[in-house]
Amino acid sequence: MSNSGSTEIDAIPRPKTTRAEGVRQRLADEIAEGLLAPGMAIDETEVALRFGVSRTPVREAIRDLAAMGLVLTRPHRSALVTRPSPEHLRDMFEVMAELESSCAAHAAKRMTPSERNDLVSVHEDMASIVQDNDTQRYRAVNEQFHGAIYLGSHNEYLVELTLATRKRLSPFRRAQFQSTGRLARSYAEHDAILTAILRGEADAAVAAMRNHILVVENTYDRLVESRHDQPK
Amino acid sequence: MSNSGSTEIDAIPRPKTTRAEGVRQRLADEIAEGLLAPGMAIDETEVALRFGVSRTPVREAIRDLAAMGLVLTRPHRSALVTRPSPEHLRDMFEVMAELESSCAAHAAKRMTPSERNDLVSVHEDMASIVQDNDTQRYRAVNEQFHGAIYLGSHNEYLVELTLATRKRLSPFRRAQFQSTGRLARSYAEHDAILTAILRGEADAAVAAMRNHILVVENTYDRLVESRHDQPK
DNA sequence: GATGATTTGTACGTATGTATA
DNA sequence: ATATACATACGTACAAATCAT
Repeated sequence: MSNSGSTEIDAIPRPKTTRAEGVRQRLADEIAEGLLAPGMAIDETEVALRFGVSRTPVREAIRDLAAMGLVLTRPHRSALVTRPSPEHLRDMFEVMAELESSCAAHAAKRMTPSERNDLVSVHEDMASIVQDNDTQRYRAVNEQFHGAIYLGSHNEYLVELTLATRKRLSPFRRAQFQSTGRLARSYAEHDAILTAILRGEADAAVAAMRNHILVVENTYDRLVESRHDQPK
Repeated sequence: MSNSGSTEIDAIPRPKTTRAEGVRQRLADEIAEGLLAPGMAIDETEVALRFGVSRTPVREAIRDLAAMGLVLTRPHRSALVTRPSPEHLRDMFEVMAELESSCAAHAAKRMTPSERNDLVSVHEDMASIVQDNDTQRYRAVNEQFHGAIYLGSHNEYLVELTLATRKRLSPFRRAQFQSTGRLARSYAEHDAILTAILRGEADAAVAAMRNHILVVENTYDRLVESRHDQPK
């Protein structure tokens, strides 16, 4: 417990003390939910008026978002919501697959019995949700399932990178469960991951997770292709 | 025709350096070089005076550093140069090994002939530097060697994460080449990595790179232990 | 291509919260 | 415990750069 007050374990809600933090949260949400779509310019003054604060906290929030990769800033130009090229998006999914696989591998070796039980519970909860075809709830519990595996890796920094990448990809995974039958298949893939982790088989966990993530990418690709991309 | 007046070929559009950016660079350097040591508080006013700017760009720079993980900020408290716990440092090295290994694996499969030649050149340059035992130059060319492998992965996002992690660890790798004979051993390890990449053997490249990075961590550990850590 | 309008970048003053006597 | 000192958070004014006409 020698926590000499340096590295924090707070990936969990903080008291929204400062305005800049509040603005950052709201803007991040708007980006993740697609309200602020990729390519859009963010006007500092407009946001400041909209949120009832001055430009100062808005500027600080935008700077944070830029560091997270959610927006792109260039000197004296408005920040733009990041719109990765198809190649960059492919790169990000490739890395996401490796990060999540790494989490799964470590989890297979390091998860405590209690953590394993929790993971099983979450997975079992998903069964009925799949039956009901409740996309909303599935999305939420899916986050829990993956999050439990992240934590099971027992590597804080790996969790940090994985969550950051997940957030950055969120605008491009939003539609993933729209595909018919995707819920059931996702659940089956989770089952394979869970089994490998419970057996402590790191290699199998890696293979199952990699497959799971890359399927998500393919699902996204198909959705995008069917959309007749809007011009830049 | 009219190429904006300049006869120069526009290599890289030099981003007009804003003050906040300049301050960020300087502070990041001071942290990487240990001038601002882990645990130290950063006083906005002091930095502003020292760099001859107002507090505004300093605040923005500090916020960037916080997002990079180089400093820790809490509302209404001074930013502190990050001092990771030993566990967190271990986590970061573990992830660093995986990121660099991943770069090496992809590089083994994807590097172009020209990129392979460049990597060989860099490696050959290092030979004489090892002979001279020139730690300073070795450090610089070592960066080039690793950087060439990052780029060889042909995955921009992976490069981004790897560089970010490298920067974050830099305060804790500064002393790595102080250990006697470390240069020669580092060079030998590079040789194993290079051979694997040139042969296109991804698995061997992973193994060689992982070993190389974890050796760096161990070297650091020994140095720290021998230092009778100074109090907080 | 020049000029005015708009938006970002910086300085500085004040408010607010934290630490300390 | 209250008050005081001090550093950060925020708002506002102005300068500088970009863009639009």
